[in-house]
Amino acid sequence: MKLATWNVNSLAVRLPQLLEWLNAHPVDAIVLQETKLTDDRFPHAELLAEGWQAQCFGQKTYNGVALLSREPASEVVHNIPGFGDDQARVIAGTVAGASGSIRIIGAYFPNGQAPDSDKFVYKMRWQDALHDWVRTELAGHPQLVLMGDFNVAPEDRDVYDPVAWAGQIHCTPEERAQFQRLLALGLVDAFRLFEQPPKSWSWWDYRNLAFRKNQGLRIDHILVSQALQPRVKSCHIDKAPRKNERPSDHAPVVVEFDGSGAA
DNA sequence: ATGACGGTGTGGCACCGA
Repeated sequence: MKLATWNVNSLAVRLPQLLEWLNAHPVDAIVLQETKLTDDRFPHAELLAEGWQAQCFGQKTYNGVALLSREPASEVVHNIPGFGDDQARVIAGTVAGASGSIRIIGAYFPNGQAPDSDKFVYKMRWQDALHDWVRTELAGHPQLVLMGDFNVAPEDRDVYDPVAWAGQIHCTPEERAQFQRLLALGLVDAFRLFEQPPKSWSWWDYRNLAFRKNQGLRIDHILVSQALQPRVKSCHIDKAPRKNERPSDHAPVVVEFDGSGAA
């Protein structure tokens, strides 16, 4: 079983690249962020033609998330229950796998803009609500994956210039503490279960030739529950799509589970 | 370096992302 997450920065623009990538990298499900599409404009037909069931939760211009899967998802949830939010940032669903079903939560965490901004306050409130909801989800779904664009670089080794970024958005102690609180629920950062190339990033600024200079951040993550951890076989960032013409500024992250375990 | 690039909406640009 393979899962992936990708901030596509406009699905309308990136649909051909997404389909191309999915063709070359067969996954069982993928969560998308920043689709920037209202649900009436979501490309269900194009995806279905390639065999993808899609659950979408979008809005105009900003945000928007989706869950694509080979098998239809069940128990679909939009945003964090009980947390009033006019921004479309979360989609969850249960997808059947070879070793039992997996609860998938796809999330587009708020950017936060700057540590002294109202948007940062919202980011903290949003993460508080996510934390509490994920705890209840874990209770009902021990096999759970929380993945998406977290907009947090958890450690200095996830930042190309930790000195310049110290205390800046994505690197504040508050955001990193929130990330640790999620791990404390019994989740593990799948990427760090394995030896990885140094300077592994999932996002590079469009400006400044950042990709060419490999100046980036690792802010897209896949967290897996304790019940799934023994079955994690690999996790990697595929930076190849960042080399495309007109790429997303984010690269997909992929996790593979050992599917040969007891069903 | 109040910069840069790219997407959106709808506009002659502003706003947002990270």
